[in-house]
Amino acid sequence: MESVRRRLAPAMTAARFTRVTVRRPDLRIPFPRRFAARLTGETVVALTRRAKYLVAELSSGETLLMHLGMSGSFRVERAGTGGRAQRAPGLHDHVVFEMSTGAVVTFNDPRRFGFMDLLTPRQLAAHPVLSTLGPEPLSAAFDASSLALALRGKKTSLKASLLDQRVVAGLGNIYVSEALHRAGLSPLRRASTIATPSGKPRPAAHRLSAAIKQVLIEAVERRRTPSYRVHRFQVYDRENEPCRTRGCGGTIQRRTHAGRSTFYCPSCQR
DNA sequence: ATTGAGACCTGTCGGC
DNA sequence: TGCCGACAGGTCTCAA
Repeated sequence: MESVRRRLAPAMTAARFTRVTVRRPDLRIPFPRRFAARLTGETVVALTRRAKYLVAELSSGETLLMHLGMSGSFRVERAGTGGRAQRAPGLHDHVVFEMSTGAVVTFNDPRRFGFMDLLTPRQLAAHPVLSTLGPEPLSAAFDASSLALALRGKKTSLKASLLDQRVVAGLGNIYVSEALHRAGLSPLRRASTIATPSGKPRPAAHRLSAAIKQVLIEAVERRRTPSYRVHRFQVYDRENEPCRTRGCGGTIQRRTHAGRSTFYCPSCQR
């Protein structure tokens, strides 16, 4: 999402919505009343991100909230000039933003797990999801101590806890698998075991918080270069392939856990 | 309160 | 080639 934000920011920041088209209203949650009308004419003061949400602060004081779900994406194009016809909308193009910069931003989402919402300041402050999100993993607020406190007493697995957005915001299935592998921790391990009973961080908490930060920094960095397309993860989608940990020699396993695939090396992740 | 399973929806891929 | 099931990077709800 951070990479998406960086790509959209030049097209949308300080730009006005000159036209907003909702082509398909039934995304995961219904659009709010008069969505297009409320947005049209507004200027984007800032385009930020919180967890996996894209957040556009508007000049009206309202906030445009966007989520890509599993299959959502944005396309940025230049508006047709000199009377050239606008590109025909593609399959699953659900929302089109025409911006005063001449950029046309199109939201495409085959599975329609994504959504957009328009929040008043009051709604934003009381948002049931946003207001309960955990710390941003790359912020100073997230470290071994805060992670240990959050996982103290948790009976569920490390895997499940790290996917819980209230523990740490913005981690998904892939990066949880990758971070646990880097930290040498089993996804099946009880979450509470990285903390002492009083919630102090054990060494595993230090390794895990550091691994999460490293994995995310590298992921965003990789998106800046063309090489990301051929990148192979260390464990994700590598079932039955050799573990890449130096001197490990294990084989990556895949398990389904609460309907989600978990990849890990039983030999170097304990 | 916490936890896990199922649901939401469409596309793709591998096996037959 | 065509059909069918399994699976997909995320939440949300429901029931135990």
